[in-house]
Amino acid sequence: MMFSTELALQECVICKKTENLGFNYGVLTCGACKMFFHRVIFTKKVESYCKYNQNCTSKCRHCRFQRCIQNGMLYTPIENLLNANNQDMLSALIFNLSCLDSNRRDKLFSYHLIGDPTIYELAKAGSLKLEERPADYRMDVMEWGYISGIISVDYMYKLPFIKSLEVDDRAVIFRYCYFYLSLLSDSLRAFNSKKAFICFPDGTEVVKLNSPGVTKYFENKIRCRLAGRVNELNITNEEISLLSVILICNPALPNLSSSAKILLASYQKIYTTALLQYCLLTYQKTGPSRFADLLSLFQVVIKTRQDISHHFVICQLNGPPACLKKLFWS
Amino acid sequence: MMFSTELALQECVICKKTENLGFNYGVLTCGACKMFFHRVIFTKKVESYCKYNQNCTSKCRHCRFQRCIQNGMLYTPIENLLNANNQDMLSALIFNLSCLDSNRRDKLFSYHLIGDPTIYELAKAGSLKLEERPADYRMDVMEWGYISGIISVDYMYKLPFIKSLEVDDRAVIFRYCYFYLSLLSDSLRAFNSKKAFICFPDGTEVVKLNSPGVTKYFENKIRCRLAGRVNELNITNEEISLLSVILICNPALPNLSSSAKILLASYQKIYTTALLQYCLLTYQKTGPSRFADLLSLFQVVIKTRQDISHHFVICQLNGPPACLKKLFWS
DNA sequence: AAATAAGGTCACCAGGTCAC
DNA sequence: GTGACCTGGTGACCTTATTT
Repeated sequence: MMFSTELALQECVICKKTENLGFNYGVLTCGACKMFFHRVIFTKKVESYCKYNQNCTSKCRHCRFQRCIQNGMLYTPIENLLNANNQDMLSALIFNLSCLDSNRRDKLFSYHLIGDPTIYELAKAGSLKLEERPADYRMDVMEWGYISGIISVDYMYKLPFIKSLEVDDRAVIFRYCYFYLSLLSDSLRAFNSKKAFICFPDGTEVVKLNSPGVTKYFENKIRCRLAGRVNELNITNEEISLLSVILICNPALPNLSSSAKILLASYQKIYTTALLQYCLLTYQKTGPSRFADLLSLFQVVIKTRQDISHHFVICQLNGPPACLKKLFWS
Repeated sequence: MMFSTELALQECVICKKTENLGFNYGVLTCGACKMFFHRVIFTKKVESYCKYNQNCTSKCRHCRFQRCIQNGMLYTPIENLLNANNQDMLSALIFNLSCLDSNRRDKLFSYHLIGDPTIYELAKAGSLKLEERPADYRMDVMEWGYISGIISVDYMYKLPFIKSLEVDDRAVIFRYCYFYLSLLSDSLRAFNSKKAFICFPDGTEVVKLNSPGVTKYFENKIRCRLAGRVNELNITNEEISLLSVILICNPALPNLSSSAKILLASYQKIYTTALLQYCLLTYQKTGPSRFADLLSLFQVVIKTRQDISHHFVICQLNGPPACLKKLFWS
């Protein structure tokens, strides 16, 4: 929009070429990179690693596709996903989302964002410039919480419709979603590593255990409620991917502008339809109930967040005050 | 570019056939010659001389391959050269480049270009029409300098990506590189003939010795600095081949268009990776430092060119004015 | 009507195969 | 060894749908 008059001065964010530009899949790219992205998500033929090993040229398909994901290219199916003919659209969408997730997973291990930004500052920035964590970076509960929150924000920025919102609307969404998204991703990690409780990648607990003033039972509820439910459900990566996007597309959030509400509602429709269709295809007759079970996970996530906040407040009252990043209270 | 619309009217530059044409390895050829070239550079099975001696038929593999090289067919590896599986790509590339070098060596002995073209005219020409030197052709420093410069330009024209550039960009590259390329090739010749100084093939010095106004020490520095370093390093033909191409792929040259910069940067990456991989394979543990040593040769080459220019200016001031070909000042 | 971003088509080139 | 033929990825160019 703001670009359209200056298109000639811009370049493809994937390959830096300046000819044949346009907004394709939400990102300013050349026609060649548009076709490349389309082909990859519809045929899924892309190497899962970089053959070039750090010394990559523009010809490497893996890295070219990583740049597409990193820059937020996202396929949005427009036709009715419930139509059986459109199954390849559904799988293209799911593949695309699962790439976002693996991008997110990679970053959680080794990236961070310097500083202590407020939510509004994050929303105003337009995108995040994450950096690699130094090798000796000391991680604790607070740092893990901060970094997973930041990476959830980075994740939301990968959705073109989030970028197209006004700053105020984006701030509302970020504030509401960052914690839930982190929890969803924590729960998938717990399931994949066959753990009955959620924790950070290095094993750090999500709350400080044995804190004064809280019962063991309460701490265990925080650690296990969500992981237990996810394990019961035998959740898939694809389901968590779709649930994450659906969570973000919540037009019912307070203080959203009416245009944002309309936009989010339309995307919510697309992604809930996609999840339903995924359930119908994967679970056949039990698809509808599966769909309901998955959506009910939101309640568990919300409850877990409440408990973690609660736990933190109790710790603050009973122990030495901790320094809290602005992300958590701005 | 200009060919694509008239492909039907064209012919294979190797064998003159008109069917099954395409731009293969940067040159308009038929499919058969494409396969022939590919086979030769990947298996290196080609006679080093022409069995038919001047009376060659189209069946001679040696002469067919010479036509491929002469017309600028060049293999460009796109996969990862650092991958051990792709070692045959590296050796194909190196073999291809060494053929360019030997083509260049042959021409230096017996070819020339009539006239006194400017750099821009050379860049605009699209290719050079070299001719055999008459048997009684008198060679002196100036003539040798001119001819090696011209042959360096001819060498650059053998690289398809140079041909694909705009005239202005090509002129920038020619102006910057022709002298350095000649010096690199002079230094290899010095090493191969076990000389401690650089000189032209017939023994002519690269600068007029005992010129008034310059010290013996300065003249000796010009003659020996580069040759000395190359002898110290025990340089190989392959290394000079790769260094020559890397020198040409310099996206940092002033006044290049942005598209030329992008193009050159991508080729620079390919060829520096190839050189690094060559060093790692050939020198094992000392490969990385060898790589650094080789790249540092550029500094010696640059210094030598400066000194030669300097020397020439001093001679001009102190002696009778020499007639200078436009190549050197256009 | 004009502009935009989807998707479709097809000629193109690198490389592989195989009968000759 | 040769070259016709095939394959897979590519990108210029075209059509279509939608918005303004």
